[in-house]
Amino acid sequence: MSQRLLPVSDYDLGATLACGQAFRWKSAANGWVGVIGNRWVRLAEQPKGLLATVAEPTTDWDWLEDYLQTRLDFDAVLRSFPNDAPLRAAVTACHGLRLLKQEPWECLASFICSSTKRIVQIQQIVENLCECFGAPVTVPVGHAPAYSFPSPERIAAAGEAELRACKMGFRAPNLLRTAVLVANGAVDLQALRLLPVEQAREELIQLPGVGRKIADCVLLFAYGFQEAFPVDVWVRKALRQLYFPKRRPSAARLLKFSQTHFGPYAGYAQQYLFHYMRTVRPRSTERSP
DNA sequence: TCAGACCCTCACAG
DNA sequence: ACTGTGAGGGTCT
Repeated sequence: MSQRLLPVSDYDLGATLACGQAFRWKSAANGWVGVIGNRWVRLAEQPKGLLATVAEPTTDWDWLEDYLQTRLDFDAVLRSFPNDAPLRAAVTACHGLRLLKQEPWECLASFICSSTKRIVQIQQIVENLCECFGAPVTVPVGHAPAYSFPSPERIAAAGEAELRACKMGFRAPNLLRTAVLVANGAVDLQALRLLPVEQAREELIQLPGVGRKIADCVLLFAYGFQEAFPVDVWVRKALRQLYFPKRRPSAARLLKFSQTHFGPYAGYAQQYLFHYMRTVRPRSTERSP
């Protein structure tokens, strides 16, 4: 085992790991336990930062600081937000919520499984996938077995029925076909990093089961395109209720607004509005006429 | 723009 | 306890 304190402030670990951007973290007695790549990881909030524990000895922590984005100038993100009442309220209520930087394939595959699913159900599907097709990773003595997220090659080699057995329903053929395209090199997920955001989005939308919303999730949560702004049912509600309470803007109008109003870190703003809507104001989401 | 289909699970009524 | 019902971080036609 190895331990390391990653110095950081204003980092709400629970909100960040459980808000629906990543699906592999579980709350445990002394922190949060998950798998990043092929490493078992436990994270805990401490006064001076995040205490990380990994199963195998290591001196390299760059991969974890990259995943957690602990070196990000968080104040600069908050300062970049437009000074409007809804966003101020969301930031106050969800202070310390952060965005992770995940591995593209895992993020893409997870969000293909996300359509019209609740977060807990997505977590269940991803867990099933990892247990069925992932590789065992080293865990500390006494801990439950853990598995890596399965490679595109491994999923491409599975049958649709095997994937459906992971409870993903009609998403199975989409995940299977996308895994084939990634595994055989028809799509190069690493190369997307180098493209402008619009082109990277076009590439992702070509994949079966990937529309605008899921593409934007991957652009934001995996590739770090901070301007990507996924619009789902929750964010649509937030925008309509908080910014257009007396009008009925079209989807196109909302998309335009989301791209122009929130600035260079629009994706961060999106996550604050999403989390605010789901946690702080759940009752006010009831049937908007 | 606008349905409707698509799998399956869970929360919630009754 | 049971069954019925609706909807869930969408996508595709």
